[in-house]
Amino acid sequence: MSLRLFNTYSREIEEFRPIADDGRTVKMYTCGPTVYSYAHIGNFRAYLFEDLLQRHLEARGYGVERVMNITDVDDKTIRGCQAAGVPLGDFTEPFKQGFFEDLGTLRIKRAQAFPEATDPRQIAAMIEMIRTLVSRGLAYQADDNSVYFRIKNFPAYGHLAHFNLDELQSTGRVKNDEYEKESIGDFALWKAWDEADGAVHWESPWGRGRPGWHIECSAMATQLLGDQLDIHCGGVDNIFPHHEAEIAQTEGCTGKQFVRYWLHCAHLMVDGQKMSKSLGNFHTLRDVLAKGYSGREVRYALLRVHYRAPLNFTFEGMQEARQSLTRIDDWIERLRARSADADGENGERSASSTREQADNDQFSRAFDDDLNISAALAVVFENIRETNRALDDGILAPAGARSWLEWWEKIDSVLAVTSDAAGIPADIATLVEARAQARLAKEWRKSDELRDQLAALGWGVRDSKEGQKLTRRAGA
RNA sequence: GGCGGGGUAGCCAAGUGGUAAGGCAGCGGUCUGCAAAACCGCUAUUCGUGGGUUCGAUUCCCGCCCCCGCCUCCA
Repeated sequence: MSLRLFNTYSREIEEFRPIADDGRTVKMYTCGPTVYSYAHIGNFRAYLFEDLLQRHLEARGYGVERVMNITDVDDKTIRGCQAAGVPLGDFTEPFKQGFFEDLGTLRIKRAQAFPEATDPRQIAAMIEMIRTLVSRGLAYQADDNSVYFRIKNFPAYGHLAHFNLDELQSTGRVKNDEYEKESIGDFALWKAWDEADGAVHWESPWGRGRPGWHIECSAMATQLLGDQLDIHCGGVDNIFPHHEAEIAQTEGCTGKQFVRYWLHCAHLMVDGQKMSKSLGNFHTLRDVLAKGYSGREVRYALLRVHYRAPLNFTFEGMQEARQSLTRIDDWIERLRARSADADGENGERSASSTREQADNDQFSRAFDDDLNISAALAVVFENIRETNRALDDGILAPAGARSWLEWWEKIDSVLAVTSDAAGIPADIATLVEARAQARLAKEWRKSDELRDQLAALGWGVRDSKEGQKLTRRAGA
């Protein structure tokens, strides 16, 4: 079965076919962060969705070439650096670092390239594109010296968002004080310098200024991936105007279809509203970590809802994610223990161990269906229950356990949620040893107190025939 | 007003023209010194709402209601 994805452009589920001759290389561009502060987990929901997409494509044998831009110059970064009284680059640097740290925490695969808008080569590429657009009558310099895209000369403008440009209403979100523009819908390609920009400016054929927001993605994408991309992703709020503008700019220059599949993820909500910096209802990843949750728990919590459905963020949801992961952790632990058993190699035969291949297909097929994460997770949990049953019944051979662990490895190459918890800390081990002694002496009261103590420290302990088993219950 | 997304058990959430996956929480049982974990059983005669098509609709069609987003630099 083939991979099918919902294309915003057509508003339909389409079969995915990359443009490359080899049929295996996928060129993917993903809109990255504006580094004027730490990204919030709503931003990361988009990056996690893209990560899931990349990982599934790779699991399906595609080679993904991905680029993610870093917007390090815009109104907000300029305002921020001036408020801080430091050069633009000094202001954005910590947020760039923080962004990469957060990607690591959430186990998001790195793109091949993270081009920055202020990179001189990228600025040069943007200027070159603008020059081409001006020469073709698709852009003009207005009386305010800024250069604007002339949307009336690009009839396809509005097709991605399915907007009829005559019916647009201003929401007042952006000030419409640009009377110099020929048409209200024309957007800036190059913004002429003014005092508010301070030391932030570059030279161009139209005078000093800085690039508009949209042009950076067009320039970077074509510079690094070529004129035509397979996939371009972002949040739904990027559909208009950002991605619409990218199409106009890029196709205005190349004359070729810019992107084959446009994928957009729905918003992360808080209290029934979109999480956003301007509403002040956001959590950064750092905020959530500070409450004791781990990166993989956040990863799971943000992945477990389909990318095109709104996801309401709550700490109850975080708790649910933690519990679900604990179920997976315990299952893996049991499989590892069983796979290491020397006995039972012969004679025992598990029905479930032979279903590995089919189940793997079920999981992948769910993902093929426009990344149906819920159906995929259902496959995981159904298999967990079946394997646990076999373990309880003592009919899962060590070889069967190993084959299930191999199955999980494949699954986890996409989900990336396996615990990487290190060993047991010394202070915990001391308590466990003390409890073992108490239990030998049948001092149940003392044993129970130590169990409570361990629980308070985030370690679940349970007693089995082989002795105490420890599970980290929080974090990790 | 235009264009989209969503409304399925206490919560999260799949799904199909034939009578509702999975997770979390809860209850009962097996196991246990007691627990925990695991397993077994129970927990939506019902899928926002009113019509229509149909032998049969949560699923198809029409109308309506509610929530959320975008409508010119928000992922």
